Amino acid sequence: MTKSSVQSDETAALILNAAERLVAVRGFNGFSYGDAAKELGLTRAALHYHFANKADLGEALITRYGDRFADALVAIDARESEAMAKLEAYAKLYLEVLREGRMCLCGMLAAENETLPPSMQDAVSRFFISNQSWLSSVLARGTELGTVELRGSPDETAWLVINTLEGAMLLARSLHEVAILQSSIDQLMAGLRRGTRVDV
Amino acid sequence: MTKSSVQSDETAALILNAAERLVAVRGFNGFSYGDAAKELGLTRAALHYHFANKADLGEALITRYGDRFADALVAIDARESEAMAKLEAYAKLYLEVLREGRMCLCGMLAAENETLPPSMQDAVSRFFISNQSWLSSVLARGTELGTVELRGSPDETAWLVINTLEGAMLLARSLHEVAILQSSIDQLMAGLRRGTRVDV
DNA sequence: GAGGTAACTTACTTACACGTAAGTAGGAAG
DNA sequence: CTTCCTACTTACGTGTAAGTAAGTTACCTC
Repeated sequence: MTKSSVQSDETAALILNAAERLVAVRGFNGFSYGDAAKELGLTRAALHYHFANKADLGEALITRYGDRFADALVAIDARESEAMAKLEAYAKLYLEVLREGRMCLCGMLAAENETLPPSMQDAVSRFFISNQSWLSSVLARGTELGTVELRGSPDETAWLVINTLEGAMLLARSLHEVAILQSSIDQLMAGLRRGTRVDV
Repeated sequence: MTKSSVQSDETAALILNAAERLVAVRGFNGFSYGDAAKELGLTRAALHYHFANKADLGEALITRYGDRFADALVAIDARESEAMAKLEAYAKLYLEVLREGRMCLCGMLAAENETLPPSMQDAVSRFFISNQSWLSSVLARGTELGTVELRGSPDETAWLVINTLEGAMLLARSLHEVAILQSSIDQLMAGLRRGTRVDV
């Protein structure tokens, strides 16, 4: 149980790696067990051994992705104390994913939402709500401290941030222009940073 | 040739209607000739008669969608003279699509970009570039006339507008919250409207 | 009324893709 | 030494999707 379960976890992790990349690039409906198996030099049946069906695999994918994202947010909180620095770091996560030629896994799944098994739909929702919640806190705190200036509530602005980043990623990727994301980040940040504007 | 070609065009239009809705809701990879045929009470072969293959159908879909969008922009130009009014009207187009439970056809296709036939990828690119070009003109003109105030160039801001609307649509749809799009539109417009802020 | 053509249907092929059942190698455990 | 478990593979079964070929019907034209 000790060593073999480690091996199992390792293979499972390799499967998740391949599947995550494939789904982020081609979408959940545009990827198959066969694609991932081929990449790993395994059979489709081996994938079914680790993830009984596509819905299970999809759920595991979102869970792991969400956990990694949550870890990244914790790391940002530990590293940066100022709200705008946190937001910049948050935006940088998106830039890094785009530079790998990928879409945000959950952004991709959001597009395919209607065709996903309910368990995956729920997991995608949870991912976005968790991100929005973190952003909202950062924005509220930044407002209190006067480094951030909002046009709506922290909740609404948090959604605006996610929407802008996801949309910019979507367009930047399909037009092969990383600058489309970069420039939207710059404008978004300029719109939030206190001192770059004064409300009348 | 006269009547029969009209009938043909009518059936072709019905096919495009059904396919457009299906693709906007389920994605290009999540829809099939069978789905559309079933809805229309036809056979799959009948669809192949009008659109030889899926790539042809997809291209026709984007072309018609792009033409309709272009017409809407012309109508906006005819109806509204002020830049902010044009932008509000532009945003309203997105709201209307979302209220039908659909994603923007090209936003959906942008997500699936990597799996699309090249002819469709090109058509999607053209759609966005055409939109961006119109927005950029509106923003430039609004800036000249002083009703709009930008944080970047008209070109960059035009991309920001599209990115925000597409992303907000994506998230609003997957979370079943139209307010997510509405609130992002409000904040986006407030950020562009002169008089709601003064740059320092 | 004969022939042609537009707009289909029927019936088929080919190709995947999901999922499963059954078997097997190799190591751990008693 | 044998028994059992993990981590696979091989081999199916079933469903579905794209695409095509050949036939059918109704209308239109000469």
